[in-house]
Amino acid sequence: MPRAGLTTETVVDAALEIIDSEGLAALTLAAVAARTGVAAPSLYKHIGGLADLRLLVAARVIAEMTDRFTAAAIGRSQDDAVAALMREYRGYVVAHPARYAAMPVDPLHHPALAATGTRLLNLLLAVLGGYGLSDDNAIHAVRRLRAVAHGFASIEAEGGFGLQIDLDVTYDQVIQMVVASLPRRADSPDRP
Amino acid sequence: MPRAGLTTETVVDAALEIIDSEGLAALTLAAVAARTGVAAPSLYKHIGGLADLRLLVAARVIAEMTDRFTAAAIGRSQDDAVAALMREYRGYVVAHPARYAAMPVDPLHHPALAATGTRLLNLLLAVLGGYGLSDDNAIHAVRRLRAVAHGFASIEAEGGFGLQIDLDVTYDQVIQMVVASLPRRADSPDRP
DNA sequence: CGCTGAGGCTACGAGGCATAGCTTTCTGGC
DNA sequence: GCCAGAAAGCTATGCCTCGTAGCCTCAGCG
Repeated sequence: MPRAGLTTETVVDAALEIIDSEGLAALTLAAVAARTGVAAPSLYKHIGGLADLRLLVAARVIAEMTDRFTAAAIGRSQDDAVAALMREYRGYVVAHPARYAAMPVDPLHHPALAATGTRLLNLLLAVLGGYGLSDDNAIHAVRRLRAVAHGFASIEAEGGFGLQIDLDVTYDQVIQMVVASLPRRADSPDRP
Repeated sequence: MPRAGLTTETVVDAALEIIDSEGLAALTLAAVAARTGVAAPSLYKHIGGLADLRLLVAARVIAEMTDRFTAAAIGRSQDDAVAALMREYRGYVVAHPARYAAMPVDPLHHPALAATGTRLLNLLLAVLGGYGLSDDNAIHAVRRLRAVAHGFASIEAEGGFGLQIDLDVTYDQVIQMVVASLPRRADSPDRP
């Protein structure tokens, strides 16, 4: 029996492939073992179990999202940055709906996800930093943004918007709704 | 062996009790059987299986929400009705977080949920009817409302808002955000 | 008083996670 | 170049889940 040469990383890779192609519910140790060409108990040499694997997957997803959002927001500020971030958020979820479903909504509660979750939170705070909000108001603004983006994206990812009316239009309105809830800066040069 | 006297309704009742007290993941046939004082296979006399039970639970939850929302919105119109509906939405989710999680986001796709799901959709459309929106714009407005209410509520229900800053304040802002995205009526008597 | 069917039951099989303990393979030091 | 030990596989096993098959018993009705 030659070694399969697994690592924790390759196991998580396989898990993501299964999630992408067959959905989150299809993520079982048996499926991962089959895909990696190994017997199921062998996976325990690389992961702590199914619950641990789910956390590892979630961490990857959060990191991936943070990276994409950072790239989208970089070089932009205020409304422009918020809109770009929200579009990228939806873009990720549309591209990888099942991965998004694998991300818990409370990453900061899991020690294994706290670090990467904090990175994402800090990104949101940085994007909203351009509005000069107080600490509390920045938190309220992050919450509004999260609620809207997560709500729309999760409903869309699970096929919850049934009717055949353009979702892009709705999402533009949703972005406008969030932007309008943020303060206008009196001294902003391009907003006379 | 005296009969336990189960019906489909009492089985669903037991399922809801389990969901409320132990969470959605604890809903197993074994748990329902234990609670109803019966062997697990006996449940198949009343339900079609676990998947069927989940649909029955979802139908109950949707109906319950629709009833509560109807009661909250009745006698109100426009911004007042929208705000009341959204508060009641959050109220339900805070009161029964695990039940809310049992509701699929795409009820219209399941034949067993289509009827009751349509009732809920029609309620939302009726509440927004007071704004005189075109058909398409009414759909966009329902989507905005759903995205915001579902997003906030689901994050809150799963403990996703970590920081100890008043959530009521955030939710008031969120309601204002939605209300502001709806058209103002020039002829509205109380909005000079 | 007996028949019938609904509503219970036990027994069992498939598939899931997880642990125990054995065997093989690779690697690093001599 | 070889050997020891750790790392990475394996099989076997146990328990829990859903679901099906087939039997039994009680209740109600003619």
